[in-house]
Amino acid sequence: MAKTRVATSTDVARRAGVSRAVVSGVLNGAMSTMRVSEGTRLRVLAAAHELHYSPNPIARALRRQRSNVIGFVPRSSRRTPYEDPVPFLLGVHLAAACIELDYHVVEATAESVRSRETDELVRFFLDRHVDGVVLDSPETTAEVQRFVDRGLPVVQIIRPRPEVPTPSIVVDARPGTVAALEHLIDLGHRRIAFIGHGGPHPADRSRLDCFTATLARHNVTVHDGWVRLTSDYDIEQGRAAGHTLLALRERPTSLFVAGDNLALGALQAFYQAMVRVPDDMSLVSYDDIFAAHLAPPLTSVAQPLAAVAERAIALIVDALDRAGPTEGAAMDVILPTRLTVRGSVRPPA
Amino acid sequence: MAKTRVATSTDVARRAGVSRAVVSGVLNGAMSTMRVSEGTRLRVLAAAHELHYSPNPIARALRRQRSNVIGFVPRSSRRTPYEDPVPFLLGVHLAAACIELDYHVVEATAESVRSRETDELVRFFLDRHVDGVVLDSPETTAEVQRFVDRGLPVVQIIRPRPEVPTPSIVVDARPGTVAALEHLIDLGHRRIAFIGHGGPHPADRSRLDCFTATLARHNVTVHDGWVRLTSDYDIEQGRAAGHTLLALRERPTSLFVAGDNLALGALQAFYQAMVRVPDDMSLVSYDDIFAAHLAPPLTSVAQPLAAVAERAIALIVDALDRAGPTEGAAMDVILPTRLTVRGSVRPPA
DNA sequence: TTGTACGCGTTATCAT
DNA sequence: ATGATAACGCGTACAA
Repeated sequence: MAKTRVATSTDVARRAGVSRAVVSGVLNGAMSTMRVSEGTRLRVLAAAHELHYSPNPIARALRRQRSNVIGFVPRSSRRTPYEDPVPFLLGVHLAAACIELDYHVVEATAESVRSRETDELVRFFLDRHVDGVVLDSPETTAEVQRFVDRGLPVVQIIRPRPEVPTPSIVVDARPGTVAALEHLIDLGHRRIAFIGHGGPHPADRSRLDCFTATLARHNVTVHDGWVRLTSDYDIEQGRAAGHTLLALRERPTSLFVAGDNLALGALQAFYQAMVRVPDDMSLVSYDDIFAAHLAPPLTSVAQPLAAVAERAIALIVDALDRAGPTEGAAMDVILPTRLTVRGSVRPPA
Repeated sequence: MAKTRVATSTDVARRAGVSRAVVSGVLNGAMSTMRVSEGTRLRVLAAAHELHYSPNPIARALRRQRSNVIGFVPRSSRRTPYEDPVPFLLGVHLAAACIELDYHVVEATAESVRSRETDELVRFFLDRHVDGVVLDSPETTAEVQRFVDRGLPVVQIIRPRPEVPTPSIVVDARPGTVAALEHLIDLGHRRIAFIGHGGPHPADRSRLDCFTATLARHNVTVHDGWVRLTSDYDIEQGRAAGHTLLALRERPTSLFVAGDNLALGALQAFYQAMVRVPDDMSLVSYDDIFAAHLAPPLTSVAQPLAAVAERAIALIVDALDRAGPTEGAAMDVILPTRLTVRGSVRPPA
């Protein structure tokens, strides 16, 4: 079967009896400076419609020097939805946000880029002629700077490096976390434990701070050993922390876990120890990515990852359309978390 | 910050003191018919290296009439990794397989394409100038035919329509499923139930057939009501089936569930009913996508989705490189499932 | 409104 | 045997 040729602007021009320039002008409407009479405008539109004409995005990209591709550097290059759900979901939502605007995402994954060294990343994206980049929790300030120096619109998300003035989009853990803890307190819990990341970045730190502050505000004492800090959001450490909590002489009646992965680990520990959720232990997780897809479904604090992705893409596309890079305009967007109540919480026995 | 210009073939040519044509010839090596002396070859290579030159993929795509983009029509357009894990994961693996070959995937999702009507899909991909398409379990023969008629390389995966002669890649449920059932039987189970999709397509049907055949071969009787058929792979129906099984007078001691989603639903039903897995009920799932990420981690039959994706991409890229469409060469690839043993099975009480 | 140059890599043709 | 020249793919933008 011969490859079917699709219509080009030449075809449309011929059919409408005008030049290709007019076709371009008409189809780009207000974007173009070209003035066209109403009559020919309609003829061109009709011809384009009849031929199912759509401008070749590749030719357009070449001419406009705009690939309509946006680069994404996830925080982790492990590409599995279940090991590392947050960066993974961000990638998914970025792709969804892009496609609506006729953009694409190219992601720096372990398979695609040789190493995560800054030089390699910059090269990788430059070679692909990306129009801008989204950096998820960049590891170093230098990395961000290198992209900015290249003149690319850059948006940092989740854990920005504020030293480099780029727009950033972050999540405010507090609203959802406060709601979660007050939910527990309202139901009568006074023995509330915490499992979370012990790192210094505000994105991680604020979950713990919020826990401490909210309990203090309600005069709830946190016993020794009820705060378990991990070095990462992974299942193993969640499981270990869960076992540790069960082994305590003073056992809590409820638990806030600062990540779905950690919560899954804790849940596995409880299951193995025959500690039922919520009968023997109430449990609230943070992320709400797969919290609903566990047995039992977990009450969880949802991060607005889809909104983060949309805003990130919108910022870059705006910068592109204004032809002004994102630097300087260090606009910071802060999006709130929200509590979703499911069946993993009940009053203490 | 001014946008940094990346080197073009003109820059390399100037630096090496040759024409752009030679640059192209040298960099495409064996691909090109051009003969170049060793000396200039090295000069060009050196110049390209010094300038960090990489051919502009957009210009190349325009000239070669190859976008390096492959279209993907997932079986379901619900784009969430936890509601519809199989089509979702296929998309992820396709993207991974593509990026290694410097291809991209564009996926027909609910957000990207107006409707799933065949006309819309074809238009969508034609407008994006895809080089080929991967169809996951196409709904109609006509849909496949339309793509073939357009002269695009087409590969069908998972549930192909054999009426249209395209290469296809399918999964053989049997090896893993037989292993799973014999695993149960070896441990002493004789009361084995089944939850699965009741549809007529071999991909679904074979899981049930394999269940029936394997039990028969081992002289294990299947009681009335122990085979629960659903109309889809979703959590709700899994949960309902789980509850139904528990309500039976003759309760099974073990259960094979033909999809992770269904298994999750069943697990939730068991959890709610205080039926412990594996203590009171052994459970094996099919898919092994998030089976390990449950409490308890489930023994599961893994589908080789990554391999399916790789083969699909490889078939299309091969067809492209040979400039021969995929039609006619109705090669069928069959990839085996494999059992992964975890902690959800134990001998009957 | 139209003609024309341009963006950049590739390839067929031509010159040495 | 080597390498240069020119045309091409397709849409866009500016001068005419």
